[in-house]
Amino acid sequence: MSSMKCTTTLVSCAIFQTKIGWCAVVATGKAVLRIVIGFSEREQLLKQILKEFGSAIEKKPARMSITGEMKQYFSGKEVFLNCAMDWSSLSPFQQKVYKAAMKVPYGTVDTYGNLARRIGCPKGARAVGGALAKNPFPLVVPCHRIVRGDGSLGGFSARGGSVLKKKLLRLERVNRRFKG
DNA sequence: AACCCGCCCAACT
DNA sequence: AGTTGGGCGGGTT
Repeated sequence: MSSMKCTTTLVSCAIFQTKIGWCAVVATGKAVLRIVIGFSEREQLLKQILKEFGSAIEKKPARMSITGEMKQYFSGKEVFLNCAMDWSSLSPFQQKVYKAAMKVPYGTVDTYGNLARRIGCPKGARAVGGALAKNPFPLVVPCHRIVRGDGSLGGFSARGGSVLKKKLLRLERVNRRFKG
């Protein structure tokens, strides 16, 4: 259990509905702590956030530019999603993986194995998958663009699973069809 | 240190 | 399409 940032820093939360379900951005004044996507029920999303951040959550929603960019993204526009993120609790390996994943362009896919090779860990495909499974910043760190080397889709740990992964790739007009 | 697990992969059957 | 053993990072005893 990693120690969470439960100091007196106020943590705000924006919740909004999209075509792929209820989403949320949790942030301090300085950086985004967590992005949550794909909940069909607002109530469940709230529950999840409360579980992760407890009562540190500020009730009133903050306006954050990333939420606007996400809405653009869901409308089908090709946007490069980026924001200030708090990576302080991430392992060096996770940071390397996420940095590499962010270089995979909109509308394209790459494989876990390639990503592993790119960060100098040629046999670490599975470890890369493990790191992406813990991705606190879905969409901004586009782990949905990473698929398996055998031509199948691969997993997706966010709410909605691989069904959502496929939806996101279709939204980005990735035309490839996946085995499975 | 040892043990498990996972968004994997290549090489099989 | 399904199985197997290897490989790697991380978390848990």
